[in-house]
Formats: sequence, C-alpha cells, structure tokens
Amino acid sequence: MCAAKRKPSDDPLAVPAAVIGRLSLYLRELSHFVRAGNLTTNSDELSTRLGLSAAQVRKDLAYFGQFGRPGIGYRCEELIGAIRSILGTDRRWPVLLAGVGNLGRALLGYRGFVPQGFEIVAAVDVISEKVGTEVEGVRVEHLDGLAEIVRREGIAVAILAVPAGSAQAVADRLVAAGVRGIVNFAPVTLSLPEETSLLGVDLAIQLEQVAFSVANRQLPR
Amino acid sequence: MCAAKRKPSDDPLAVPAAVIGRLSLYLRELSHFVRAGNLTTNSDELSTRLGLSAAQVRKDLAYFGQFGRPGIGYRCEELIGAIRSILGTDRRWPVLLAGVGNLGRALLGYRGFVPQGFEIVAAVDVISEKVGTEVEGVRVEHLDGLAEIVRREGIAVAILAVPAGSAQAVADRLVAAGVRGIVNFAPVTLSLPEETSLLGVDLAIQLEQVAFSVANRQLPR
DNA sequence: TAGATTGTTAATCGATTAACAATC
DNA sequence: TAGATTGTTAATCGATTAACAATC
Repeated sequence: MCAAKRKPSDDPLAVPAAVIGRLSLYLRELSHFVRAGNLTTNSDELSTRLGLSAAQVRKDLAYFGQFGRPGIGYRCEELIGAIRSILGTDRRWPVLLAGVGNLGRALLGYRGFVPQGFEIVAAVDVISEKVGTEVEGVRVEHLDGLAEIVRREGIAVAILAVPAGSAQAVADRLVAAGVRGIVNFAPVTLSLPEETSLLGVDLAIQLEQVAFSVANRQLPR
Repeated sequence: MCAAKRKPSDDPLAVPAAVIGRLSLYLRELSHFVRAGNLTTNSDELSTRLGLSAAQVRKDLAYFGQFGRPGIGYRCEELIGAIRSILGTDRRWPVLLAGVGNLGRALLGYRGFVPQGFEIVAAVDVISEKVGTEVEGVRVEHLDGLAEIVRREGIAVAILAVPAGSAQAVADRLVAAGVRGIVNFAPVTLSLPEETSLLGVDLAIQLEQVAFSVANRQLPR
C-alpha cells in the first residue's frame, strides 16, 4: 500500500550532495579559466584553486563519465558543457519569485542568474500596492494567481523571499501550484513533501558560521 | 622556520564544520519552540523537525558539554544560551558591508541580523554618488576609509557584496584593514590568508543545486 | 518506582585520499 | 619516446548511527 521509502543509500546511482555542490564550483572556475583565455585545465589546477585535492576533482567528475584525457587534462569548454548538462542548466529555467520585499527586489535585479540559465520571469506578493507594479522589468502579480502563472510560464523552481511568518503557508501554495523546487530565504525550517527539492539560505546563519570561525580561530603560533 | 601547517584533524578539539552548521539550525528551532511557549524539548523533537537523527543531535551537542537532563530533555532557554555562547553570538557583532548595490541595500534593510547579534554599522563603496549618502540609517563611506572604519567600529566580520570583478581586490583590502571573517556574495573563489574565515554564498549556485535536484528527482513510484 | 531521555561507546557507513596502470 | 595526467581501485579516514548504562 505504502511504497517503502528509499533512502539515498538504497540507490546505487545516488551521487552525494556534496559532489553536486562542488560541480557548481568547478563550473564557476572553468568559466573564469575560459574568460582568462585558457583552453585546457587539469585536476591539479582546478583543485588547488578551490582548496580541494586533485583526486577528489577526478572522482567527482568520474561519477558522471569520462571528460578528460590522460596526459592532457580537461578542455574547459567541453567540461563546462558536460557539467551544465549534468546540472540541467544547459537549458533555460524560468523562475518565480515569491515575495517582493527588500531581498526580493535585490534578487529581481541580480545579474548573475541569467548567465547560469535562470531567469526570474514572474513575481508574486500579497500587498495590493505592489501587485500590478513592475520591478526590474518583471510584473508583480497577486499570490492568488499562482497556479495560473506556474502553468503559463512553465515554472519548476521558485525563490521564496517572504517574511518568516508566512513562509510555510506560501511554500505550501507553491507546491500546490506545481512548483517542484524552492530556494528558501526565510529563516524557518519548512515542512514540504519529500518530492519537493528544498534548499534553505539563512543569511543570519551565514554570519553566525563566520563569527564562530573567527571567535574560535587559533592564532598562528 | 616555517611552522608545520596544522590540518583540522591534527587538532583533537576540532569540531566538524557540519556540526557548527547544525548548531545554527538547532538555535533557530529552539527560538521557534520558545516563541510557541515550549519550556523544554528533546533530541527527538529537534531532530524530527530538522530531518536528522536524534543521536546526531545529542552527539553534536556533546562536543561542547552536557546541556540536557536524562528523562527530561533540554530546557529551551538554557540551550539557546549555551549555543549562543558556543557560536559567539551571545555578544553583539558590528558588521561592515562592502558594496552598496542592489544586494547590499537589501542586506542593509534585512531585519533578521540584529536578533542574532549582528548589526551592520558601516558601509563602504567606491561610487562617489553613493558615498556620503545614508541607506537604512547607515552612512555610506568611501572604501579608502576602510582601515579607520574597522578600527573605529571594532569590526571583525564583513559582508562582501561588490561586483565579481572587484571582489578579490576589495577582499584583500578588508583583510589588510583587519577584518577577520568575510561572507562573500560575489560569485568568485577568493584567495585569502588561511587565518581569515571565509564563507561563500553564490546565489546562482543555490538555484543550480535545486535545479539539479528537480531534474534528477525520481518520480514517486 | 517506572518511564523517559540523556551522554557516550562501539559498530557501521560513506566519503576522501593515495596509488597506479592505462593512455594521450 | 618520455612526461603528464587521467580514471579507478583499494586503503584510510571521519562522520553517522545504534545501543545502552546512567540518571532525572
């Protein structure tokens, strides 16, 4: 009746989340290399730049195929294409923004999304003064129109930038409207169906992590 | 002549970075519990809420001491105080913002920092039209005044929200001015002295991670 | 007391690293 | 060819989990 829940470890094809995180970093470095005019790179250069081991870079990439040539290394453009294809960013992702506050507005104006394949094509809010306005070329619509917007724009991924108090309710509505992945900037833990991808970005927590590290860093001896 | 570099594993007191990350999540949940009127909680409740195991919660906390009572659990307020003390956020951290663009402005207006002990008390930029203005009650000063600002305000931690192209140069100046930890929002890998704490938050990468997860999620069978 | 839940140890699991044959 | 660097296997390391005596 109820299918057994598969843990990640049940799936022999499962790739550790940390590997996917590093894939994004490799992609970013490779773009810099290309901009610097480099045609090829290798696991040593890539790993040194990122503070990893060369073996780790090779192993990470090996989860997905053979992208390098012994004795030569990796062709930057080729590897960029491969990683984009793995991440799924070789195509364009229309993104919905929920919550046009301070942070939401900043995200609407952020230039870094489009080159990576993401474009915020719609924004929703509940404040009537905001609804109907246009911010950074994107029309702000009412939250109530969510399902129609998601269908109209073919949206799979949303950014949640609403106040903490309404984050869970809005997240539920996003899921109900068909959104399949959410980047959540509200400082709350969301409960969502397992099949919804969720990544939390808590700005205060980022500062906390650095503060701990500063406070506990041993001084060089 | 050159002191041997200590790897984290050399230090028997070293706590895994992942543990510190979860500490922030425990703190956030505990605040919610308190707001909901709960006096005590336990490793089961905390872990379920966060999708972890109860053993992990207990083990994480055990790195730092004994905060619970067998048969009872943890007193929320008490544990909050303990975690704040561990993270170093039981005191106020004055924060410097470098880069008053779209994102910088949003961060200046973000209400979530102060309750966690962080206050942006100064902002710097290089654009002369911005210098001298006041944003969200914070005066924007010129980057050239960095060292004096850091000294004057007693700043240890900075947020870097400048364009990618100038991030490394500005980061170098932050370090030279005495900043000891940086949260970097520019989509570049920074090279900084080992003793500087660094955390990168790349907004496009957050979306990439969710996109991968959405694209590769197995549909429920 | 009986029930609940901790802190901690030992066992398991998974991820990273080292090493090297294959090969450009 | 000699040198460089990959992909991959086996060894190591570290983190998570399970289990349970201690104890509120």
